[in-house]
Amino acid sequence: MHGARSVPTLEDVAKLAGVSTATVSRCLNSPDRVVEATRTKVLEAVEQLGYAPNFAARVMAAKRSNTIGAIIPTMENAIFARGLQAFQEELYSKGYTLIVASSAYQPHIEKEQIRTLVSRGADGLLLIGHDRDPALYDFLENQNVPALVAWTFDANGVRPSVGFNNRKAMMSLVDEIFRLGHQKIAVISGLTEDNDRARQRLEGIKDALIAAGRDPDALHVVQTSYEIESGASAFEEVMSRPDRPSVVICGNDVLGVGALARARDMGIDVPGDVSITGFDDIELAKVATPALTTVHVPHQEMGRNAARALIEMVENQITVPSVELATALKLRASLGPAPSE
Amino acid sequence: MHGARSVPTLEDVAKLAGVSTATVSRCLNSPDRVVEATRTKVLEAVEQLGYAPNFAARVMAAKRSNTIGAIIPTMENAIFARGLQAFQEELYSKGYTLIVASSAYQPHIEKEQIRTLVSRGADGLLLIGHDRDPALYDFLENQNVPALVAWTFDANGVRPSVGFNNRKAMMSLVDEIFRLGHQKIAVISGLTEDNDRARQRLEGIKDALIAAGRDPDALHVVQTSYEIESGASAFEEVMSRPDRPSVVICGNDVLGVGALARARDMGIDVPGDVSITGFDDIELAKVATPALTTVHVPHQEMGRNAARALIEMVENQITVPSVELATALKLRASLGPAPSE
DNA sequence: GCTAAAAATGTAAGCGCTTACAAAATTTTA
DNA sequence: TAAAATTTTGTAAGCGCTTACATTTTTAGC
Repeated sequence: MHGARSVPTLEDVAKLAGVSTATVSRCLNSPDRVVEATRTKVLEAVEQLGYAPNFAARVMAAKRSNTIGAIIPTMENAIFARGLQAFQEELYSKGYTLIVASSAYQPHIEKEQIRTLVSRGADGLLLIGHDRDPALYDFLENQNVPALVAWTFDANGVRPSVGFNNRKAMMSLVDEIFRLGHQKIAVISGLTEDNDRARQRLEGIKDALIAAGRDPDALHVVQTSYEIESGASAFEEVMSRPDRPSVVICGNDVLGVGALARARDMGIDVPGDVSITGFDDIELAKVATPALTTVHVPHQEMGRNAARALIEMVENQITVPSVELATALKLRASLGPAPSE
Repeated sequence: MHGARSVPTLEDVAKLAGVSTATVSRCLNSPDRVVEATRTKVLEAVEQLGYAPNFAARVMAAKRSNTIGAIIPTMENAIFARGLQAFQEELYSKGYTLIVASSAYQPHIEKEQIRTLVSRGADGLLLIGHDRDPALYDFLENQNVPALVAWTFDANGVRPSVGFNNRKAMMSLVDEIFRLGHQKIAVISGLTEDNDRARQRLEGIKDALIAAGRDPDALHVVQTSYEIESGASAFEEVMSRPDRPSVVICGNDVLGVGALARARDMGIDVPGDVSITGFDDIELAKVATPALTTVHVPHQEMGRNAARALIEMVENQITVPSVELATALKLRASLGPAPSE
């Protein structure tokens, strides 16, 4: 049962310590502006009352929250986990708190989350990818909340970005696939609508096809949501066609792992019968059987960089230059030479 | 560059719409207490100014935030993802917002997070497991913030809980393992300090040993953090001992998958040479090779139940009875009969 | 059409904190 | 040791919103 006991406030502390509220506030926020004896007295009162500052009141009075918001497309799998972890650690070390929201890959939910985080006084926002209603950028402008885009790099984006070139990265993976003699390629892509990363990865594959003098339109592409189960069904679909591919390129590791699992269930040997690749290099890729060939994304570096850039934007009210990070191929067992027929 | 344009407030909207701030507030919070014509006028003004309410101000004036906080031990893997997703969906449908924080399995971080969420005006808190400094419960009491415990069930806990009996669940898994003829058991447990779930699972194994008339102290236990990599090393350690077990019981699926991966790398056949089991039944368990035998935890049901119970506590300032949910064995390929020697 | 009841709107007092400015206490300087 | 400079503390004005209460407008009843 919860009593009707009222929650201690700054004023209660001040009264108990025999000082003014201003002094208590200073003890808590800039301790060195207060003499030792007073500080001790105040902190004792704080302890005794079990006082905890009211964040809402503080935000309102100080007009800043030291809080950064991040809206990621999903928390269901680990795609964003590592990058976000690094982001949060860097923020923390600089005195900021991170609030994370998930949009479930839905633009209208993302919109709502952006408004929610701004309402809650986020000093700045981390967004994934550039694709969204321009009105949202106007809103942020209007509310004076700087935003930074991550998980992609675009020197000409509406907002500065910290990320990598999805297109180029995927192209280099496909180059390697060609080198292994693969001719028949199928693609399991993420949904490209409202998702520039997925779109760019797909473009990267086409770039490689064109560069190799092949027809990019002949490519067999299945689009599906980023879930293990979706990757599995898509793989089954792709492999049920009369003309089986020798390699299935997946839009990310989650799809790739789903494909691997279904291959096992269907009795299809990887990479003997068909090769499978992913993208992201999350932990899952390494432990999959066989281990998944993928594109390594520098998640931690991206997270740390993004945090620094965003803090810079928040504190100095400026935009920062976009940062491009390098990706790297991770060749593992799931990709082998094309089977000779 | 961010202009010095000032952010629109309720008052700006009121002025533009030619009404009082009270009316604008009502339009936003209880629209039916305002006549249609006025509402339209006000909403137009809101739209025109790109107004977004200031959450801090609202919380301070209204003395409640419609926000629930959850502090989970980790976001790094998917252990809590599904349950939390269901929790958040149920909250959302009831008009609440969820804020999630992660404690990285560290009591002192959890303490800080609890204080942070309370400061931020969380109306209620979801905590994982009962194990924590009793002073924290006093603090919550003092701050008048109800808390609910999940992922475990204890009818006599300091706080009401919604969860399952970790001990009983593990015991039934071990019973099944005995049925398959296994004699030599090794355990890869999570760190039991400050983690009642891990401890109870370990107890469950001992219960089963005792019930089977065996010596519970002869059990070979390795404790390690809940990471895939830790599971892998622990497995290697366990299998390097002179007296190899015929089954390795892992404290959760993450450890189990790590063990599977290392078994593959070491050329150890599962379940031919050794069986491996997990706990939780996260997606990973199903896609692992071989698929991981585990204990299914009703994550979604738990999340939904917890949300309902917590809202009940928040809105009516009462405690609720604890709820015990059933678990179920998921027998998959990673567990086989004990190899005959 | 006039009054009473009901509905819509307005007025204004905080919510708990920070901070500019003022005042008091302490230290330094001459 | 007194005045000046510096440090510490206090005073009080908001921050943007909600809501109890007061007032005005509308509707209903006769």
